[in-house]
Amino acid sequence: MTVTETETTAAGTGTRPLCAAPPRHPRPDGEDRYTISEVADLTGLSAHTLRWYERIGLLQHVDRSHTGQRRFSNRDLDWLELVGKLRLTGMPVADMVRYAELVRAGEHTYEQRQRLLRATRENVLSRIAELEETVAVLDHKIDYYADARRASDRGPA
Amino acid sequence: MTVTETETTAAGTGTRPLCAAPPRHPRPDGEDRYTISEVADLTGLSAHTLRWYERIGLLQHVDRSHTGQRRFSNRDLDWLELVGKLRLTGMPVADMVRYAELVRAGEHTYEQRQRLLRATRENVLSRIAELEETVAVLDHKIDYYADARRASDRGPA
DNA sequence: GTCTTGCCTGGAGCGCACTCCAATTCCCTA
DNA sequence: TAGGGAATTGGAGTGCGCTCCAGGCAAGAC
Repeated sequence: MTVTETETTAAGTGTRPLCAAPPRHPRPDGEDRYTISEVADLTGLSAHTLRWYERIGLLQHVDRSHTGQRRFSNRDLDWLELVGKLRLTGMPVADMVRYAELVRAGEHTYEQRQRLLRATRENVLSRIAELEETVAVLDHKIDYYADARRASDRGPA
Repeated sequence: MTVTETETTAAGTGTRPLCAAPPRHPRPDGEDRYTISEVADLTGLSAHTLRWYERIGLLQHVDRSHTGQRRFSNRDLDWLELVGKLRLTGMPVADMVRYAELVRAGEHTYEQRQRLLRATRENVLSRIAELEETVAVLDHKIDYYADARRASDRGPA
């Protein structure tokens, strides 16, 4: 299901000069100062949630304009993308905050970060396994209903 | 962690005569009157949660002893197993209640039930796809940290 | 008999992840 | 320079899925 992905990202998402990788971000580095509502649109998170993320430390202190309004960077966008992925693994926000703290703490936390990611990876794999089991159960039931309906279409015995 | 699962369920979870499928339930039909705490142990749900499930209609009215205590049946156990599976797909309890209502409503809801299950199946598949994407991202990061650590083990350039 | 254990009920409380509010300030366009 | 939409803040509120509590009944062990 994720099979087509590499191709899709590599090729033809639109009309773009050959060999130019699609830009990772809507604006190039150096001009990357997004308002909160832009980021809300880009990430699907609400502005409220973005502020809240910053308050709880899930988002590094976001840069501000001279009047105090948030200006998000491409790095913030990358981070939010990762957060988004982790979020849909069901990782609690508190754990993500812990990871964010490690990132902020500097390079000497590489080992801890790696361990955390490895553990998460294992969790995700077992969730996938559970979900696959669930699909099997669903298929089983769907088939059951299909049979039952076929039988009753021909009229009860 | 759950990696060995398929094998484990297929073979040798214990010492059982060849060719005898492991019993689907701890007690044979006809003797299936489990107390709430037995069911709690079997399902991993708390007694509170079981009572709550019944109250909100996620569990059909459970049979009672002459003194009013709940006595769960093998069917209840089966249903709870399905509920458990659906729960870890992230399906909201309210949706499961709706399905339960269809089941209670009788055979003429087969089609609706099937539709509901099919929709759920699709959801689960896309969740699996998302999780696989996430694993890819995690792998990517884990590799990154591995490289970085190897580099710094040899001392910074 | 009384003690302990397990179960019953309705209703309150909790933790998580947002989500919204009110009052105020800022930015942009005309 | 006026007006309207977008941003700021701290703090309160919401919805979900439990989770716990108080007060009480029933049955087996001593």
